[in-house]
Amino acid sequence: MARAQTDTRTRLLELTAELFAELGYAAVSMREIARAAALTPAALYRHFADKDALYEAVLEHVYRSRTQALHAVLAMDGQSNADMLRGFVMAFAGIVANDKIFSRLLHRELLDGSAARMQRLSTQVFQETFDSFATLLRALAPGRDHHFTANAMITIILGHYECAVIRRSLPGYLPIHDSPDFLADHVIKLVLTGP
Amino acid sequence: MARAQTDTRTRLLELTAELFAELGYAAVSMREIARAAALTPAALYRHFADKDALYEAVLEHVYRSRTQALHAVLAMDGQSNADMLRGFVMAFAGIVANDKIFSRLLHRELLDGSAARMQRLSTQVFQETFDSFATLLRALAPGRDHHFTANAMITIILGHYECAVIRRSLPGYLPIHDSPDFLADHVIKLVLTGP
DNA sequence: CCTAACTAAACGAACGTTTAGTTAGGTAGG
DNA sequence: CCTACCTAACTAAACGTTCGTTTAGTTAGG
Repeated sequence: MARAQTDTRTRLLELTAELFAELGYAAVSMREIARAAALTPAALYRHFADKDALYEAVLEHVYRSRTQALHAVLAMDGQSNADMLRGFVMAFAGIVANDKIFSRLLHRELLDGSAARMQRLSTQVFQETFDSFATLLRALAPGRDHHFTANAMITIILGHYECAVIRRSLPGYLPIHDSPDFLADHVIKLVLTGP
Repeated sequence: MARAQTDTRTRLLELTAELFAELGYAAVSMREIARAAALTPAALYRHFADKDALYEAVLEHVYRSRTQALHAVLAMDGQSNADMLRGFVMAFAGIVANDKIFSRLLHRELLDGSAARMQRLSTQVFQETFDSFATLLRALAPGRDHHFTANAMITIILGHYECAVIRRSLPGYLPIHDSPDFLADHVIKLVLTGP
């Protein structure tokens, strides 16, 4: 029965991640989570100490599972710096574009995360991404402020999809703008064109 | 006594904006709002039909009051396009950097706003800003996709302060990065350097 | 037969909201 | 000038609901 524990736990984490991402911590009740899992509210407390612990576990689970794709891209060797930058921007854009659970939880944490949770967000999600961008930019755009530029790339990608619903109603919008490929192309063009 | 009504109403709007911006809609109770206003919960219902109407009124109030500074910059004539762009980026960056109530409510709406509220966000907050950027970019950077580039400028500025707490813990950070002047300089440099 | 995983039921607290009554400032009639 | 009254702005108290959580008991696989 030890197997059922981890099964239920993982199932709860994924199912709860969706609820928290969609509605936010305060707007999701333990009863709602239990209903979604076809369980009794009390059963949740077999797997998590309280609502806070459940939320923390959800963040841990989502961060770990979602940044693996990025780390895989990072680990690729034997490419030119330009290719690595492009592959990396596309991977990050793809995750942000397609994984609403990840990106919404991330934006929620940026709004409401405690200092301790921001620290985890920083090290577990952004540290490696940021270092990669900065290192590549040092080689590819030597005249720029790497810290600022790497940040700008990340925030353009995050904001591009955060503001998607508004962007689509502004003049000049084309559906192609939503594609991670288009975004990657233009972000790189923006950052790499010399003075 | 008609005066007391609008006084209390405005006071409630500003005080409640702070609470909603800080904690989010679901995490703020009517009792908490009443306590902050030194009123009874029931008194709130003299001024607003229910919690939703209060939140809507807060958004309306904040959007109207905060975008006036931007519109003033937009109305300035007799400047070069480059000066206008710079003044405009700085004004937007200044608001986003200094007015946490505005920027946090904005990010919350981007996460949780209904279709109707997103429409208001689009027209009341972003439409004019976006048009100005796009128009200026058409003259200053003719080779670019204006829609994408204008959006990129807005999202860099929004994301720069949204991610500030993470940015400060990443290698290469300097306090100067937080200044709207620095941000404006680098955003313009990023966008205006030709191929 | 033990233990892990659950259910049924309930706890007190807090929630949004309503009802009934109170207060205070403006206004009209004498 | 005074008084009687009206209404807007409030308070005190309670409504029923939902919240997070706990307790006690049940079930089923090793």
